[in-house]
Amino acid sequence: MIRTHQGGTLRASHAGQTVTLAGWVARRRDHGGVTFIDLRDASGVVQIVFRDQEEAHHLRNEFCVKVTGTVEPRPAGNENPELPTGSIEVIVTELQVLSESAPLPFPVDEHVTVGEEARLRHRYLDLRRPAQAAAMRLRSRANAIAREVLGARDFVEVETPTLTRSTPEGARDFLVPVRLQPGSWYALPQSPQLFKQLLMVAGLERYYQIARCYRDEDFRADRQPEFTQLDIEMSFVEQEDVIELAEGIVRALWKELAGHEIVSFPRLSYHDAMDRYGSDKPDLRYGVELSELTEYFSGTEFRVFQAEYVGAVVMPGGAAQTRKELDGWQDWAKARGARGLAYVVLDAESGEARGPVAKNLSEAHLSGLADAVGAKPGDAIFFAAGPRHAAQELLGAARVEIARRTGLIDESAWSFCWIVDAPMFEPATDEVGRQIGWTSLHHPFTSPNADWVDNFESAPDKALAYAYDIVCNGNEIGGGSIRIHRADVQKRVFKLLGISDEEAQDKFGFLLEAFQYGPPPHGGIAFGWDRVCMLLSGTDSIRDVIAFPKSGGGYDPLTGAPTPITPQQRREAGVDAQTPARAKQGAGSTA
RNA sequence: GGUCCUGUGGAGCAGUUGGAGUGCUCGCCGCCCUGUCAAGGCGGAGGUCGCGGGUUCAAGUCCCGUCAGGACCGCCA
Repeated sequence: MIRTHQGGTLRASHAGQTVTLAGWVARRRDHGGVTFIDLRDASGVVQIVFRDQEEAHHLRNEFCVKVTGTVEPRPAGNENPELPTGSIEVIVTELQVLSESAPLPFPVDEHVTVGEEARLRHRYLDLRRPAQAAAMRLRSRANAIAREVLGARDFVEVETPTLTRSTPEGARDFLVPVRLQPGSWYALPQSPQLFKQLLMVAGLERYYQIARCYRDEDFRADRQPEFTQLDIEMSFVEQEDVIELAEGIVRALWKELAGHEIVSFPRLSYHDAMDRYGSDKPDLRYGVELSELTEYFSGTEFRVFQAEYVGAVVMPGGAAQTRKELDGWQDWAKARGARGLAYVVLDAESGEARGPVAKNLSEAHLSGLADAVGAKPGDAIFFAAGPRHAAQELLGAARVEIARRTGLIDESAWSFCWIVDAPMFEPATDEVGRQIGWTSLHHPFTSPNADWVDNFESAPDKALAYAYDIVCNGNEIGGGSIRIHRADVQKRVFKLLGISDEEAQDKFGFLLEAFQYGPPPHGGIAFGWDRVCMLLSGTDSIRDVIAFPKSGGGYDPLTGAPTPITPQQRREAGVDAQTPARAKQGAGSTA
């Protein structure tokens, strides 16, 4: 080792020792005759002191240096209680510049805000900043905690292929050309879903993997084209067993990394969550629940409210908004594809209902409205009417926006819940919104629950699944299901989904074939690991917990990827080869 | 695919009604400075106002197009 200590670990107890440190110049305070340098290494920062040493004047920020000196208590009155090392300093006797730094593209400084593009372009400098480095370290500990919990329960960590066959999930695949078979392509896995089920058939019984997944979809703040799941699958279990395990992992993570003991994981059915919060991932840190008014407004003359569903959400104090602010909500709703957001404000003094919608409603409907939705004078009431699901989603989005605008969110709070009893299917619609069939809400291997396993065809819109999502502060952090292990049930599900035998064989014949050989009942869960780490680290973006994230459009500002390929690469990869007439089927089955 | 926002020295920003590349904080370079800790003082360098076109006597500013980044909708089981 070229150093004897890590600078950030030095304390008063080291006083008198001669130490050799190595690190980076974080900041310099040059007083002429005496120069202070904050020396940063992975352990933190320590002040080193030069006295009448010419070479100190040539040091610049982010030079990499090695120093030898004596640890001394700081002169009385000069301690810095802000720093763990603030009671001591190192008086330098020997300096070696290990490498110099060019002028920096941005300040490597906790206090400076830097644009994300510049940070990602020079991510290696960004990661020198303690807060960014801390996020990397936290993620590493989260991985370790997950492995510890799962290892203690006899789970087997298995790596599954990343060069594989296009899988039946909903997203677009990333494709990889195959030089040895021109015209044939691998797909990168959207998740290890099928492999982990095969591992259950294989009798491993308990599998997990911190798995990279790839989906070629458009970006969002919390989406990357490659992301990580903590992927888990178990045999001979029921929904309760998976939930119990998942809670154990989440409890351990939040206890050790957030210092938070989770009291309980309340459960909401999917339909309750939609009815009360207008979301399948409700943020329970605040109330502001939805009210259903379909019955209440039955018989109304107001055409807009003659709908399948009418609901409302209350904005506390919302009556104080200006006309401009209330109009702003219309734009907000239109940006979500709604026609608008009807509202009524209750006069702060009289409680009288006012607003454009009020004059369309009868005296009776107006007078009972406040009680029906739990509003008080001075509040605003927003309405949505139309197809149940869409209207509830709009109100749910309004609920989140209300909480944000009125400061109802306790940023220091943690709220967890399970969303259970998810529907098996949702209507599949064409471009103009006509229903053309059914599609899986989760995926086609999700098992109907005991009530529906024999008759889900009779009411596909009502059938419920053994599917569960875990939600933290309005973020879905994990989801899973009990899988279908009976061939007859699987066949019936495919039939309802309009997936022909031929298509099923073509897409995942290898899984169906495996299921001919005594598959065990099994189920599992996958955590969105980037999101979990984001929440634990208190950052706003999953990019903060990814070492080298991509920016919009899948561009990597650091490497410049993706790049064009040369004509030679193109020829070798076989990108332009004719597609073979028939793709080879896995596992010997034919399409 | 759609809507909106933002592009101004190395970084982060401001820039009024269209009137000189104007300003702020940080960084950078030089000098001064022996107790600072986001040190301080003095001086200095550094600009294709994203790019292209248009309107105008005059464009960072207005208009059109385009590129890049961001947010949201669609999409992502």
